[in-house]
Amino acid sequence: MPQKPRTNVKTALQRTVDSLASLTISEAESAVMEVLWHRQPQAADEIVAALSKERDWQESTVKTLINRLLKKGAIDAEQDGRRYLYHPILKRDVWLRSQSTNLLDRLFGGRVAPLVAHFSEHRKLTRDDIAELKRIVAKLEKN
Amino acid sequence: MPQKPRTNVKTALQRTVDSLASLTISEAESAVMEVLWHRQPQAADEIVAALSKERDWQESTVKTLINRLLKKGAIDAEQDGRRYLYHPILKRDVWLRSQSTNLLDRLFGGRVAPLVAHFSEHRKLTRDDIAELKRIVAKLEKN
DNA sequence: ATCGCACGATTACAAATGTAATCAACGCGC
DNA sequence: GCGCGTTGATTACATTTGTAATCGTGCGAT
Repeated sequence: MPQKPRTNVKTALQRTVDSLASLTISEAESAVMEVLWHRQPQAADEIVAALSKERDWQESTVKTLINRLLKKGAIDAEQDGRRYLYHPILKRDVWLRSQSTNLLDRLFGGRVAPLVAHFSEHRKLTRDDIAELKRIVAKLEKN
Repeated sequence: MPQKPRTNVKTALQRTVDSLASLTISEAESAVMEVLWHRQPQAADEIVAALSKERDWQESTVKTLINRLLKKGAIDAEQDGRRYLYHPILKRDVWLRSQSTNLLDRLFGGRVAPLVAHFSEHRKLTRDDIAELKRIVAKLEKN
């Protein structure tokens, strides 16, 4: 029995990944994402409450940001009675990577070492940081 | 003989540093800065030429960016006959630090180690990168 | 059945940003 | 001396972002 013809799954997935990777989240929007990454799903008023601790935003400001994120496809909404519960679609991981890769590429030629060197010169690295780095490097060497 | 009364130099310097640190340079503007950081001073047409290799910008676009940087105080201009030669005022170092500190603070709780860990999971670190990191860590430990 | 309120949706608006075209002045070659 | 081209200055305009206010609608209490 011939398999059902199907569009190439890999390609479709890749499209999704690409579109998520290229999703551009503004600074303000990322604050909303962080709240949802921390706990999900959450209703609008919960998000507002969570954000009220760090940002001096009106409720409607947060609503706007939620809507922009919906439009961008970074989050989605599940109906829950009269209201919605919001889930992140964009994964924090993916976003983190794109953000840091972007910075590294633009400022440090894509290499991690120069960034670390930069901080070792300009920013106090604590004893703990150094120990942690040592651990990481040791582990990397083993593989 | 009493010293000439003077305004507090330290404070004035600090003001300057602060203002430079808080200077906000857009992505497009930073491309112009990179050109000037690479070689300085340069005339507008040299900057245009240098940028033509990486960006598909019209001459007037670059001129606009140069003007915005002047207005922001990130660069200055020295007259040279009929034209100007531009110098960076904002130091690459300072900018680099502010950019990377910002990213680290927002995404990794201000710690370098988690960023490195992130890359060690998600991005191939080459043998060389690892060796380099090891060197850096070793040197850090010595102090 | 009605009124108010809780929520999401729509509209608002200034500033920053990306990307240019056009204007104006002035020195150089003819 | 004069027109032209080079170069900086001014103006333009759409989009994104920050930050809200207002609108519309349907559920729940009375």
